[in-house]
Amino acid sequence: MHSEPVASRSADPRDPRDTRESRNGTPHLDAVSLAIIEQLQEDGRRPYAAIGKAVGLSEAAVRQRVQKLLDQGVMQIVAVTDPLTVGFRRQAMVGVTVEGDVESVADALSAMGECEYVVMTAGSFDLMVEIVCEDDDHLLEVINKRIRAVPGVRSTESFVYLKLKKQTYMWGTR
Amino acid sequence: MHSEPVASRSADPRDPRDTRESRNGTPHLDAVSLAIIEQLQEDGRRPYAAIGKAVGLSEAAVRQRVQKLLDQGVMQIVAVTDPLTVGFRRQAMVGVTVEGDVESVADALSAMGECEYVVMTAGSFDLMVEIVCEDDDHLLEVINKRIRAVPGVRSTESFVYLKLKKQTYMWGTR
DNA sequence: CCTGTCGTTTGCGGATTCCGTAGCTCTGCT
DNA sequence: AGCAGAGCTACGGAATCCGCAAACGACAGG
Repeated sequence: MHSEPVASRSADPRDPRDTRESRNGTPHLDAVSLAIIEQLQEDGRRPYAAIGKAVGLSEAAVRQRVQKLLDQGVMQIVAVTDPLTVGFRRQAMVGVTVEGDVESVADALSAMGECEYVVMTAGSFDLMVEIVCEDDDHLLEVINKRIRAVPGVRSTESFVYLKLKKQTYMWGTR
Repeated sequence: MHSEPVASRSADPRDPRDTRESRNGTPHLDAVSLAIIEQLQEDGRRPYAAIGKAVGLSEAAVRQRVQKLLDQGVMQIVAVTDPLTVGFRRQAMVGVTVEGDVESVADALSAMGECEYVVMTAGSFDLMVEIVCEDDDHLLEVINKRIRAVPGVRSTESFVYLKLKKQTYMWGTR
């Protein structure tokens, strides 16, 4: 029987007719996959069988879909922590204005471990960057020495975190 | 053959028996729990036995510590998604200036489902809020109708997301 | 020095879950 | 029709999860 090494599920950037993809290349999600994601947003370790019972699918089908969602990068199952309890006492959001190529600056900032979150924006800042540091000295060094040293960075404005009020991961759950 | 005395208790960088809690009430984490968290940040579904082998603990001990970390709220194991692929096409960071009590405004914003992230800051904004919406109309409604309607909100400035460059959850991993 | 307590770890056995595979259905294409 | 690919179900063996009893170390008091 057709014993070609099909290299099956790993490299599958765009399946031929996997429904329509939106034109930026993001795969389309049906209602069942969305329901699976919701289950895993409540508990990332929930057994496949329990998920299957909740969404009306067999255990193996859930397992295949979850694996595919992970491979495609649609979701990831991870532990998230409160930075304070893990020893990072200083956080800040930094708005950056850029002269020249914004994306290359964004790449440079993304390469820094302290930059937890990097996004290109429209408005009076070209980039917004979230910084997670151990203490004030660390924060000062990152902002004044490292970020401002990146070629193309024209100016920065910092917003030091005083209190984190809300932080959720429930995108599909509304 | 179990001949991997990896990280036994001899190499403790700090005081070994720290059951004390730091003054703000957050439980203190020793090196082993931190290592467990790192394992689960790489893969939230990694088996307890594999984690135990990596951190030098038995499967049951890892299971117990993970359960305790979850119960204490130090970490949670969840699926995180790319909002774009889940149908939320417009995101923005909104800086808010407040007159009067900042915290009550923060509470009001936190109650909105579209506000994914709310933090009190020092700087030219009193609050930074991340908004996740389905489309432009939705975003407009949230910012102009709902946020600005909150008593105490003096002004807002919006930074619409153009491209998300980096988003990690690797706080313990540095 | 001895003893009891408390928190943590270990070592098991049984129930549950994970994982690969084979067979089936449905759809799209030639 | 015939073929090929994707997705689902069923099922069995291996691995994992889970609860529990026992062991260990640190510590306070007698």
